[in-house]
Amino acid sequence: MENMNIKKLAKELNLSVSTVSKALHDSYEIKAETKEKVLALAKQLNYQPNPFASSLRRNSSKTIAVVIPEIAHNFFSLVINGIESIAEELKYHVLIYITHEIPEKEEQIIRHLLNGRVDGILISSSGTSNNNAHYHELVKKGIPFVFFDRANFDVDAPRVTTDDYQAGFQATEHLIKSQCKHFAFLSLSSQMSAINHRKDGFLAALKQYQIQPDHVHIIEAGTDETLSFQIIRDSLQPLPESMGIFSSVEKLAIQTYHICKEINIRIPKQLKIISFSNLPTAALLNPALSTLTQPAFSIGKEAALLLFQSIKNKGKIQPITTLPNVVLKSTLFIRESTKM
Amino acid sequence: MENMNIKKLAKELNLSVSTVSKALHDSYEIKAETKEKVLALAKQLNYQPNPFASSLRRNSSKTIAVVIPEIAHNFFSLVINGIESIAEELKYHVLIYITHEIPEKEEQIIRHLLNGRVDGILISSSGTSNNNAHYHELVKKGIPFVFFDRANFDVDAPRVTTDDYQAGFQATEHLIKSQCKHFAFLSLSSQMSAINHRKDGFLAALKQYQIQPDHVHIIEAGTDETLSFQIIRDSLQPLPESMGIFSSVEKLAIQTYHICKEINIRIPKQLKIISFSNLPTAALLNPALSTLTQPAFSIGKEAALLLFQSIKNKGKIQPITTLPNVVLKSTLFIRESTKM
DNA sequence: TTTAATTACGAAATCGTTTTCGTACTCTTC
DNA sequence: GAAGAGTACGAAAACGATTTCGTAATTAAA
Repeated sequence: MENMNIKKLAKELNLSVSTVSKALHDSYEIKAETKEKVLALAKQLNYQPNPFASSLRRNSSKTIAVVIPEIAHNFFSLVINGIESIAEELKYHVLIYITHEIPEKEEQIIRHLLNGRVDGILISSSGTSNNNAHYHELVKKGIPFVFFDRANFDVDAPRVTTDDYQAGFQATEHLIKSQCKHFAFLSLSSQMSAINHRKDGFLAALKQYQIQPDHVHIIEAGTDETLSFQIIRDSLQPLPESMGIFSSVEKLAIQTYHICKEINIRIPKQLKIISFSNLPTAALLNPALSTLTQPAFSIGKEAALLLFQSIKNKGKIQPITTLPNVVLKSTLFIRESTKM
Repeated sequence: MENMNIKKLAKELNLSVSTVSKALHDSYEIKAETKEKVLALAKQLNYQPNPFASSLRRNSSKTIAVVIPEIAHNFFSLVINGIESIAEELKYHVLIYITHEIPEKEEQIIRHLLNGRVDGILISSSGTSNNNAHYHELVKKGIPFVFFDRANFDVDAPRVTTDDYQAGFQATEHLIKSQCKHFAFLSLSSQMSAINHRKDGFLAALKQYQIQPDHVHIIEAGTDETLSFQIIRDSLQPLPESMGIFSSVEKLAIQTYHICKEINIRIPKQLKIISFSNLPTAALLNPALSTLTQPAFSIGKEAALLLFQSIKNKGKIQPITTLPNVVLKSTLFIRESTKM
């Protein structure tokens, strides 16, 4: 009696396999009395349907994939929490794939997922704008997917993002009003949609307040830890007067803190800094870090909801409607790191 | 030509399905020339085997599950990184399940996984010691699993843990030598193995240094955020003289920081604190937090290695050997929060 | 030359479900 | 009481791969 299956159940009940299967699925064809018997024995013998047989036959896996650049990052783990909250409710399973910010890795993962292992995919892109063939393959195969935070805007897929432009503008305006004279934008890469929108907001604010162009710096630090450390440090030596830094991601702000500690730059006296961040310790840092905080949990939740909606609608005629494009708001927390 | 499958491939090649399958698996039965032809067409037509058919037939899923109490936690996300590094290499897929520290949730997840969806499970237990029937079901079903960090010591399964007792002793000794007079241990729950080992080390150090029992406090804060906040705050009012806190987990230390800020307790003057933590910002906090840092990535890696080993050995006669029980070392970082 | 072994492939069973057809049987209805 | 509708079930065909077993054709050994 090693493994229960529907055949053994049927034999035990003196019923056919098909009747048992229908009973387990509460089919109208089966009378209540029989259903009860089947359910009872199934529970007693601890029968659980083989998921692969089921997936094979029904051509659906009850599984989604989450493809993210990294996981040891407050933002992404909070997003996963949001995704999980929905998936758990709908009894879906969640596969995690990490690209480590390598576009080729992402492409490889996505291409693998074309085999039908998952019913849908949630993606925060690590890809560059000139590489989106794999997304189009997903479209061609009819596998639903939703972008979150880092979207590829050349691909027709639902998106859940934040008001990056406005937030970038707001953060920069705050730096300007805090009497900064020089301004730097810390970027991971010039290829990522969300980060570029933040940069656009940054530049727009500086333009509106007529900041001299030679007081504006764009620092592209990249995704390599040690390299970005050097790049940031070099760009802070010598330190421009009244420097205001807007960091597009938490990691670079933390690095900046470490660097300032190392080379004795005083925050906020010599350098003010504000960063996109979901750090639970932002208020406890020395000095407390001003942040733009994204509603990470909600992003995950909304993205998952969109995905499941599009999984459900699969096969049906798609009404020619505008693509879902949810934009959530980030919150500005002003703390000591940008104090005058 | 919507979906490629092995049957269409075979027809295209004028070969039988079995020959194609064997060719794709590089069987010795098939001659090199045929293999090349098959591989070439498979690549050209972008053939990918259906994972469910394959899993069903071979009774193996190339998938593992990771069951953790929470994910928005530096320790666990780093562990996942370690797990992923191995899984990726072995081309395994990783399912994530979050228990939210609810033992019943964990039990439900584990029982579900009895259906064969995964080849093995990595567990950081949220369970209480009196509830391990579901682990025994895994054993009975022959599904390999490995505990990491939070193990259940009543169950015969490989474990990857850290030297919690020694680290607890060391941290407490450090507090003692920093002239603390009162000592408190911040615990999540008295039911978790790793945390209890830390407590044992704490108590042993205090005993060895002959600290009066009424200067020793055990604060069980629980897993509920707002509740634990209150419990900690209440236990700090009034504040015992020269208080030294050893926090068993990062989250409670952060809460303590917030509380101290709120009710104006000065760290390290009035209260010293050291915590188990993988916070990347520990050194940047105000004041910098002394930590015991677990090798989280390595824990994930080692646990995954043990799991894959035990998946590979499945079916073979288990040599009656001692159960794998890897114990890794935590590192003590002394920072300002415990300064004299 | 006969026998045995080897090579290279194909037919068909199998994994455990789900689902499509049938089909006995009972119950209405006129 | 004959026709039609409804009820409750079973046989068998999928789903797409893997694997066992069988067998022609070739090669090697005796």
